[in-house]
Amino acid sequence: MAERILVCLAWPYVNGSLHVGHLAGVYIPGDIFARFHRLLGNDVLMVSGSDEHGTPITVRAEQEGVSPKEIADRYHEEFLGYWRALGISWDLYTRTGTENHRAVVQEEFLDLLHNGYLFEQTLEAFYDPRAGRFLPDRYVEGTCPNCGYERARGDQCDQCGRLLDPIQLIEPRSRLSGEQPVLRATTHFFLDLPRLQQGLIEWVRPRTYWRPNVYSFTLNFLEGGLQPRAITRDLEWGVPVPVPGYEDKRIYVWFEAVTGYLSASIEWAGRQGDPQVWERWWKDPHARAYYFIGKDNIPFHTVIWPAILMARGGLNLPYDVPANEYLLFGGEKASKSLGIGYTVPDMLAHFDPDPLRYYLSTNMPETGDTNFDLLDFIRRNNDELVATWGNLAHRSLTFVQRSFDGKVPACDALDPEVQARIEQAFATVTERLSAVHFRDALRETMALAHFGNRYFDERAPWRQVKEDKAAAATTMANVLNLVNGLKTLFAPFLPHSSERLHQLLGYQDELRAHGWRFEHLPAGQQLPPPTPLFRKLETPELS
RNA sequence: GGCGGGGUAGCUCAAUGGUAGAGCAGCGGACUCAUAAGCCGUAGGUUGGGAGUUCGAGCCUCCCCCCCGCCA
Repeated sequence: MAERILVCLAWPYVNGSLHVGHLAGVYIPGDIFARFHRLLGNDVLMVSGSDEHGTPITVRAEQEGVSPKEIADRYHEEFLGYWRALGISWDLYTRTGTENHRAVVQEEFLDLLHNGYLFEQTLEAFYDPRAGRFLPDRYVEGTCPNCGYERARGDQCDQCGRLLDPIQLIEPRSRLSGEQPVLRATTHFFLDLPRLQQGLIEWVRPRTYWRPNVYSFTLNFLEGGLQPRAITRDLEWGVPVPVPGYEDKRIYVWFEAVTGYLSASIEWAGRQGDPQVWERWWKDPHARAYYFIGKDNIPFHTVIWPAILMARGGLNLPYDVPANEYLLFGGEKASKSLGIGYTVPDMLAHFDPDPLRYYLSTNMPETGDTNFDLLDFIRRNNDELVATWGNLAHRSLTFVQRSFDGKVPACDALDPEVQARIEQAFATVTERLSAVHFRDALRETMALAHFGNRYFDERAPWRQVKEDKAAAATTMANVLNLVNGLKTLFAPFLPHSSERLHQLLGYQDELRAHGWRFEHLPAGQQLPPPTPLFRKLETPELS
C-alpha cells in the first residue's frame, strides 16, 4: 500500500544567490528522497518556496534603494532557474508573498490566540523619531559598555564579542538616520512556549531514530527551559497581524515562514482542483513528514514549529528532521562578502547538473561538516562518475552495438551471482535511503557498478565473441541487465543521466513508469547508437 | 566570553566500547570491449597531545593545543 510522504525543504531567503552548500545540505537530499519515494510508488508531496520577508531582505532592498518586493521577485526568479537546471522535483515551489500564505498564517495566528497560546505584553524598544520607526537591534549602534568600542551593534560588540542589549549601549545612534533613538513602549504578541514545553519533551523523547545531533540538540534545548517568544514585530514588510490596533506591526518571520510548509501544501491542493487533498499529508496519522534543513534551523523545526502545530491541534508534527551540517569551502563557511565559496549560478554556468549532484551527494555533510573542493569535484567526476559508472554503461552499450547489432541478446536466466548482487544492492540501497542515509546509499550503488566492471573484465566478451558467440551473448545480457538495474539505483541521485540511459537501453517511455525495482530488459530490444553519459572535465573550468 | 562542531592514510571521508576501513592518488602486474577508461595485487595510520575509567577506548571522563561555526 502506498505511503504518504510529505517532503518539506527549508525556505531560502531571497536576499542573494544561493551557494552550493545550500544544495548539499537541503535541496539535493530532499530531492533524492522525494524521487526515491515516488519510484517506490508512494504518494509524495514535496513543497517549499521563497521566504520574502525578514530583515535580510529589507536590508538588501535599502542598500539598493529598491522595494523589498523587487528584491524578492528578482531572486525568486533566479531560484526557479536553479531548480529547473538541477532537476529539483517540486510539487510546488511557491513564495511567502502569496495571498494564500497570508490567509493561512493569519488563520493559524487566530487559532492559537483562540486556544490561549498567545498573550500580549508591552516592552520598551528603541525608536528612531526621524525615520519614524522602531529599530531592529542590529540597526542600533553605539559605544560598547564593556570595551569602549564606538561602533558596537545593538546585538553584539564586534570588537570584544560581548552580547548586548541595545539599551546597554552608551550614546546609541540609529544606523538609519544617525539620530539618537528614544525608548518607546510597544506591545507585542508572545507565543507561550513554556506551556508547551512538557508536551514537546514527551513528543521528542521517543524520537530516538532522529540523527544524533538533532535529537540531543533538541532535548538539550527543551530541557534548558523555554521562554515566551515575541511573534510580532514593529515592521512594515511581512504578514499583517489580524488583530485591531496592530496595523503597524507584522507577524515575525520565524513564526510565519515555517507555516509555509502548510500554506504551500494548501496552495498545491487548490491548484490540483481538489482543495482538501492536502489533508492526506497533514491529518492522516500514518502520513510521514520529513523536513530537510541546515543545522542552523534545527530549533525552528524541532521545537517552534511542532509547538505551533501542537498548540493548534489536529495537524501532523514532523516525523523526522534530517538536518545536515555545513559544506565548507577551504574549511570555512561560505561568505559572499569575503568571497568564500561558489554560488549555484557560478557552478551551473560551468558544469552539468548530474556531476554536481554526484559530488554534493558523495560529500554530503550528513554527520559532520565536509569540504567542497573544486579539484576534488573534478577528480571525482573523472575518476568515479566517468571512469566507473559512465564507462560501464558506455562500454556495454557500444559492445552490444558493434557485436550484436544493437539488440539486447537473449538469455534464459541471468547468472545467479549477477542476479543476487543486483537484488542485494536494491535491498541495501532501499534500506539506506529509507533511513535518510544518502552517502551510504550512493556508495553501495557505486559498489555494484564496480562489480559490473569486474564481471565484464572476467568474462572478457571481446574474446568470447570470437570463440563462442553464445557465451558472449550471455555475458552481455547479464551486463546490460546490470546496467539497467544501476540506472534505477542511480536515478534519485542522477536523474538526468539515468533518464537518458533509459532511452539508450531502448525504452520509449519514462524511467519513472518502471518504478523502483530490477526489471529484465526484453530480449531483442533495439538500442539506439550510444553516446557517453558523462564527460571528463579538464583543469578548473571555473576562474 | 558562552555554547556547539571538528582534528583518523598524501587527499576527501567512514567506523552501536570489541582486530582502525573506503574511494582516489602512489607502486607492481595482466588485459584491450570502453571517454588511456576498466581489472588484479600491494604499500600506507602511536586515530592532535597527556592522564583516567574499562578485560578492552578513535569512541566514555578530565586537562591542554589547534581549526571552524553560532550567539534575540
